[in-house]
Amino acid sequence: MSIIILIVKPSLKARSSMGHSRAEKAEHHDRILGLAAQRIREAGLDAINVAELMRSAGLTHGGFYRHFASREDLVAEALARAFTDGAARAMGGQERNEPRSAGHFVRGYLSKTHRDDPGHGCAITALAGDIGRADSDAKAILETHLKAGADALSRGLAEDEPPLPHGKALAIMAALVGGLTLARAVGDPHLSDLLLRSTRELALSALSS
Amino acid sequence: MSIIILIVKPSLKARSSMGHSRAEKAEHHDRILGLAAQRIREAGLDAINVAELMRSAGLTHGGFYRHFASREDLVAEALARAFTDGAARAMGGQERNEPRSAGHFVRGYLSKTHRDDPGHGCAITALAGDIGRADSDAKAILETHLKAGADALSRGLAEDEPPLPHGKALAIMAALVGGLTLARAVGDPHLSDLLLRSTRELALSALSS
DNA sequence: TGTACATCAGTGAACGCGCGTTCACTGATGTAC
DNA sequence: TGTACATCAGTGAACGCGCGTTCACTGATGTAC
Repeated sequence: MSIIILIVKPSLKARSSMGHSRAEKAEHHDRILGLAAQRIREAGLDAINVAELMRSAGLTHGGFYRHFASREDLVAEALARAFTDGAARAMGGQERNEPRSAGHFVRGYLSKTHRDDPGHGCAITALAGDIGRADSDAKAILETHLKAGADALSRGLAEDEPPLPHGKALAIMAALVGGLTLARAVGDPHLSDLLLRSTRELALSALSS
Repeated sequence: MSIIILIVKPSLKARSSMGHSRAEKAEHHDRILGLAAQRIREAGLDAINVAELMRSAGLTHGGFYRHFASREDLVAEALARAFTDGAARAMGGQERNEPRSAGHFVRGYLSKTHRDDPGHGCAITALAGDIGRADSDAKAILETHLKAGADALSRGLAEDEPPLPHGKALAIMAALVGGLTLARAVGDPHLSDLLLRSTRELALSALSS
C-alpha cells in the first residue's frame, strides 16, 4: 500500500484554469505585445486582429481591454516594440546588441535567415512601406531607429578605416532596406538570393571606399 | 419674338444624366482602373474601398459589378496597371518610355517630385513591402518590372561605358527602392532630402565604377 | 429611315459578414481586520 | 495566522458599424425589322 501525494504547483494550476495575479497580468501583457510586434512585421500595421491575437496568446478576446484601451493603442505600442525587438536581432545574434563589425552587420542584415523571418527581423525594412503612409508618430520612431542603424554601421568600422560620413551611412542603410525588401517581394528564389548577394557587395564596397 | 433652339450634345447629355453607351463604359472602366492603380500606390493593396473608388470616378457603388467580378479582381487588375503606369513615369517624363541615360533614370527616381507623388510613381517602391506579403501572382508582376528596371539602367549607359553586370544593376535598383522608401517613411524633411541625395550619390558612383 | 424591343450601364436601398468593442459574470488574488 | 470582502484578470455572448455584395429598377443604347 502506498500513499501518493499530488502537489499541484500554484503557477501551473493558475495557468491552466483562470489565473489573474498581478505577475500573470504583466506576463500576459508582455506576451500580447510581443506577438503583436511579430505579427505587424510579418503582415503589416493593419494586420492585427484582436480576437486572433488574443487566441495566439492563449487568451480570449474579451480580456484584451484589461491590457489596452483600444486596438489602435495596441498597434502604436506594438510598433515601438517591433523596432526595439528587431534592432536587437538586426545587430547580429539575439544576445549582444552591438554588431561585431560593419561587415557582419551588412552580411547579417542581407542574410537568408533574416529574409525568411521578417517577424523577428528588423522593423525598418518590415514596415518602411507602411510607415510611409502612416502618421508622424510612426515616422518619428522609424527615424530614430534608422539613425541608430546608421550609427551602428559607423561604430562597426575598424580603427584604421576612414570614418563614415553621415550621408553615406544612410545610403548604405537604404541599400540594405531596398535589397531585403525586394528579396522578400520576388517570387523566384534564385533572383531573391541574387538580390541579397548583389546588394551585399554594393554595400560592402561602399563601406570600404 | 424669337425662337431659341437648344441643341443638347448627345455626349454631354449622356455624361450629365445616365449614360451607358459602350464607349462610355470603356471610358469608365479605364477611369476606375486608373484611379485604383493610383490609390493602391498611395495607400497600399488593402486600401481600395469600392464605394469610395466609384465616387471618385463620378459613379455610384452599385455599378462596380458591371466592370469587375469582385473587389479582389479589381485589385489584381489595378496592380498590373499600377506597374505599367508607374514604369512610364519612372522612366522620366510621362511621354517617352525610354530613359535618356542611366544617370537621368537615377536622378528622376530619387527626385523630390517622385517622392512626393507616389500615386503616380513607380509601383515597385510603392508596393514592394505589400507584395512581400502578397500572393505569387503579385510577386511575379513585381519581378517582371524589377528586371525591366534593371535592364533600363543597362540600356541607359553610354556606348563607351563598361556594360553593367546583371547583379550590379539589381543592387542599384535595390538602393533606389530603399532610398525612396525611406525618404517617404521619415518625418524630418531634411533627413528625407538627405536620403535622396545620399542614395543618389551611392547609385551614381556604383554606375560608374 | 423610322418603330418596337431587348440589352445593359448605372442607381441606391438593403443584406450580411467580419471585427472592434461592450458588458454581465466568474472566481482567484490580495488586502483589511 | 485565519476570515471576510473588495478587486480585477479573464470569459464569452451580444452589439453595432463598416463595407463588400446583391437586387429591383430606370432609361438610354443599339439592334431587328
